[in-house]
Amino acid sequence: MPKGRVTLQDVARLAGVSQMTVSRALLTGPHLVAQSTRERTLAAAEELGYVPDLAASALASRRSRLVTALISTFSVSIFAPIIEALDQELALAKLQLLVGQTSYSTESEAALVRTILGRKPDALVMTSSVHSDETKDLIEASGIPVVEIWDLPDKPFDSAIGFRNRVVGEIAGKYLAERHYERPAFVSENPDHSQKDLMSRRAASRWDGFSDSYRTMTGRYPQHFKILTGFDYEAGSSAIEQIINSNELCDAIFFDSDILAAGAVFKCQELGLRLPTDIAVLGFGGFPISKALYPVLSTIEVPLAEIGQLAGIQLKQLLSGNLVSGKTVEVPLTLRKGATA
Amino acid sequence: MPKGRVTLQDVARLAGVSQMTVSRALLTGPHLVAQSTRERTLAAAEELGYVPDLAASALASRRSRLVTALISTFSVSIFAPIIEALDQELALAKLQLLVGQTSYSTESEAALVRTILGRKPDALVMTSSVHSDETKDLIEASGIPVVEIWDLPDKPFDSAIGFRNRVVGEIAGKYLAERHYERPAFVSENPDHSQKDLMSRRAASRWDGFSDSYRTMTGRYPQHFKILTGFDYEAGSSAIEQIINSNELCDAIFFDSDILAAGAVFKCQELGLRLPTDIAVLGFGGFPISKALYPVLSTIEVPLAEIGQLAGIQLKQLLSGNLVSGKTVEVPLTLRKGATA
DNA sequence: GTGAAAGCGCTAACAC
DNA sequence: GTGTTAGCGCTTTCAC
Repeated sequence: MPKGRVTLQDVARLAGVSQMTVSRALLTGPHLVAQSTRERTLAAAEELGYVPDLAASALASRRSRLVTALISTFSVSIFAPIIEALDQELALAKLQLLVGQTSYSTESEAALVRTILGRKPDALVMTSSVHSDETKDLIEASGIPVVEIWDLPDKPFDSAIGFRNRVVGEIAGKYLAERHYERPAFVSENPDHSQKDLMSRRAASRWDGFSDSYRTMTGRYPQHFKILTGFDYEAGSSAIEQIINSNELCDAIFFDSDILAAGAVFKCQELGLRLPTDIAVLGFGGFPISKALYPVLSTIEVPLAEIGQLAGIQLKQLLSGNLVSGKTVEVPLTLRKGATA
Repeated sequence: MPKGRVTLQDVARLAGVSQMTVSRALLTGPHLVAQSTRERTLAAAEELGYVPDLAASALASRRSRLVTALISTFSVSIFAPIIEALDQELALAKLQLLVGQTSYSTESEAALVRTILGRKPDALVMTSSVHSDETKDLIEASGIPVVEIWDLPDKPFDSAIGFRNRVVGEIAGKYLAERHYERPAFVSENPDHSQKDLMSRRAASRWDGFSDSYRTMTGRYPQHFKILTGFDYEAGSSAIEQIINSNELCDAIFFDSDILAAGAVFKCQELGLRLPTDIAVLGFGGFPISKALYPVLSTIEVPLAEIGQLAGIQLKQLLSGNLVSGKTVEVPLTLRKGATA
């Protein structure tokens, strides 16, 4: 029995074969080894409790079998279902997902990314809109395949999977026009103070789609355009307060996040406003709360798990060399009518 | 300019020093190198865009600077704030968090854990109640320090940070007794079908605390004890339906998750039940929705971020050898009165 | 304060 | 099918 960690060497000795045979039988290519040898090897590994050292494997093979997802924070509701689906998909190919949180990190984003690139991930998954130039340069220099998820960027690094911000607005504007709301407002989340420009570009695209489609159908412009600084329930509540206090006429609000919309619904209940007659609320995302809420939230549903799964599938193709690069996939958005708009 | 990846070797050549000096200046110990040498080295690294290979570092030093968190799924609301705080704390010590999802994995849990241990993490963070014996053996054999979070296990691997299930129930029972509810019920979440025994042990402890404290104060037993199979809003809603349909008298329900409680509140609104007069609802967790909801949810607040932070701090101590082992920390639970009970 | 040599545990490339 | 050799890019150890 070997002392500290059990290595290939130890297994090889016990099985009476060479290190290389053990490596093949257990790790790189079981089919390259004769049945009987494989069995003996497996038995030896089992007996010793052998756990392969993936760091050594990564170093020797230049393949880490690690895929990194760069997210702003674990607490943003969109990530859980996407990451979950992505991880499941990657697990099928024995790829391990490493999640890196950029926003609330004490290091600068670039430093974090540098650390993460130091693990030599085989690929990167990230959202488009939240990265500094230094970060982008680092990523580009690394040459690692990138898949961007959520809203589709104007110029993707490489592959991208998600929806167009303009379409988000269009669906909302069209729906509110069809339902004959006369003075609809658009209220947008803003998850990141430090990235005002990029966030407002995202919000601007959504607003463009919203106002264009509403105007096309009604001949009139929507009424409001507010950017919030938060993205939690509280921000949605305070939007309702602001709109009520402003005395501006407004009969419907499109929030570009179900969390904001839910906060708004709670505040309406508190104020005794009836939905949708006093005010209508339309959300975005199709998060679990949109279905659970009473009244059920009208929302634009994003296929979250599908985004994660497609990202995983695309990654695997990129890594196996079956796909060269640069594929952009647009997933469908569907309006799901509830009782709030 | 070197061709592919830039290595220590390349930086050393450019700076006119040995590999070893670069390693010290950049990675292991800047203070061991003369000021001027360090500056030259840093400049050379910068110029070449050097990114250290952490896999090689891990192999040579036997320290991966990787901490693995084993969670059941990203979608369980308790994890986001805990993981977020943990990651922040670890980042301070240049430790990278690797999150592994056990539940919905296509591999068996043990296989996943084996893969993860193959990355040779310096430490493990996990919840106590969801692991197979094979998993436990693997972890024990690895000799890696473990910190268990959330509810405190009867016999911890090593360190543990969280609260006692019995206390959860006691606080709830005491509160409902104080508020003079006469027929309180306890409804428990059950996140994991495959672990019925362990989950029911958790639920049983909570129930024991609940019924004991209620009985001590009132001389009567609580009325119901239901285990749900889910842990989402829908499960909370259906609990309300079941209780109403059963025609049993019940004037208050303690749900051991705010998500269940919120689902219950929504269902009450739908049915036109007034809270807390027709029925009172008490939650557990202190999740964001408990504050946002109208009416505001009465709940037992768990210091989530504190758990994550303490776990991080304890890990760092374990890794630096300042702490030998086996410390259990109990965090405070506080009842936060809202308008539902 | 700095460097040379050896090796961490694995795999690529080639032999047989 | 299996074994041999030569590294992967770092850090350890020990010498200077």
